Amino acid sequence: MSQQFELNSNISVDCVIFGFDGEKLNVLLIEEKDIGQGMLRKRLPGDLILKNESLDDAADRVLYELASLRNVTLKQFHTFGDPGRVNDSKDRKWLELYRKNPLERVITTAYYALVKMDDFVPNPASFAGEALWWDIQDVPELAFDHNEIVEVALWKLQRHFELNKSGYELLPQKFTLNQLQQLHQAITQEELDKRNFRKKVVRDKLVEATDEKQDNVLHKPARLYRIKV
Amino acid sequence: MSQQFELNSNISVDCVIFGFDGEKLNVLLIEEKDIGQGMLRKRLPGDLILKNESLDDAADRVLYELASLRNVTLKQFHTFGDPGRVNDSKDRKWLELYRKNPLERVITTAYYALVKMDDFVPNPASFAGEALWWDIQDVPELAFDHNEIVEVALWKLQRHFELNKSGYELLPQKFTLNQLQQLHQAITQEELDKRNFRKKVVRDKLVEATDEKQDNVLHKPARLYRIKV
DNA sequence: ACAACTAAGTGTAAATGTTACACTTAATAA
DNA sequence: TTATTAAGTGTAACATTTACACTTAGTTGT
Repeated sequence: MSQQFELNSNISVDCVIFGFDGEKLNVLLIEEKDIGQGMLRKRLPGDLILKNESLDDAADRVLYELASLRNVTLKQFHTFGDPGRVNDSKDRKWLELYRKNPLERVITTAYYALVKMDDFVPNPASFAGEALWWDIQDVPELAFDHNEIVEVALWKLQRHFELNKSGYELLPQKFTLNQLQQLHQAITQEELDKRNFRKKVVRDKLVEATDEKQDNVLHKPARLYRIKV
Repeated sequence: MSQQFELNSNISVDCVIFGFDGEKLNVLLIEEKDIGQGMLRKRLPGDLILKNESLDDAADRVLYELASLRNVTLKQFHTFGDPGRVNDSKDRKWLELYRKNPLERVITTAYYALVKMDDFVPNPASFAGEALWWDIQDVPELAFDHNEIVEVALWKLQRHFELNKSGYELLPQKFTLNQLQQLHQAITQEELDKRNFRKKVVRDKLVEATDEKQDNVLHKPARLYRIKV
């Protein structure tokens, strides 16, 4: 292995990818193939960085390698570095299989991103098992300290979320005002009044109406809107 | 050297400590002793972490060792990991003197904190040279990528600053409303109306009046206030 | 065709928060 | 006593936020 592609043995990146299905927030998890010993593990997409790679580049690369996702705007939000973070007994065997120095403390710099679930076709690299969306309210036990990483990511998202920017990354190109409101509520965890919400997005000129409507719904179809540039 | 106190050769922490002098924001810099070759360098307090130490603990330790500051609430805000960040020619000699592997890429997790300048008695550990307050508007060229780190820290401070919490860490125990307003303005970089500002802090019950006043001023003395618990 | 069902869509008034703005007061120094 | 300096104070216009209930446009089943 040339120096250029050598791994840095104690620094990794992990990605928390959020998607919205019209109703609830979801997070992208990797489910590893059974690597023997009954070790079906779920974890965040992430890996060790390369010797000559920046953290940001590593995050982009890893997300592409593990989930075939490209051109996603990743935001670094925290670095997890406790000496015990990869020492749990549940992780020991995996480390022995995949790491040169299974006992070495690894610090990880974590990123999050928002993506339209429509855009993501689960198509994981073969060695990694499957990439899947999970309801954020119902995340199973994950490898290492990945549950904590997801929690912190969600907390940051809630605090930094603003409708007029990031929010649209999570919606399809055309959406109903109700979907937009649901998204807002799924992230901030507050109930909003329908009329007041609509007044606000109109006043702030965040969206514009298209001339299309929903169809195949069993009630009055909602008008579709798009992001206003 | 026992394993416990061994250095981790490629991970460091750096601290950006903000203080307020009643008028302007300042940042704490270490000015190293001349280590030969005319190398008078200014930099942030920071160092490599120990093998068995969390990032948070390392930041606390380093700030105590280099600036004798203890019990400061440090907030992690970003990790800098570009492969080139310690490769500038201005830094090469220093690295050769102090680092086992001067060419190795070091990533650094950066923290910031707000402290009352009153509380800080410059009293640096002898080997490090002097610790000094510098006007944030007038920071000189620093070692490594420390200028960038200061900029990012300031940017984060501006965005996360809220009067009712963090702000008071920067003021003496008793202060005038004008000092409080100046602090707010120094951080956010916006001008505020005196009357509206005072109305707001009273309405929000952020402060309470003491029965003391300024003295030795050549005008009507201002009433002193304290933080309301 | 019409009745039942479902979610879409719409307006107004009260309360609260934000902004802009200028004169009087209490201290010190000469 | 006067000059100088920053402290301290109120009000009206405007913008934003909140609370709240009925009508409309489709689909489904009879």
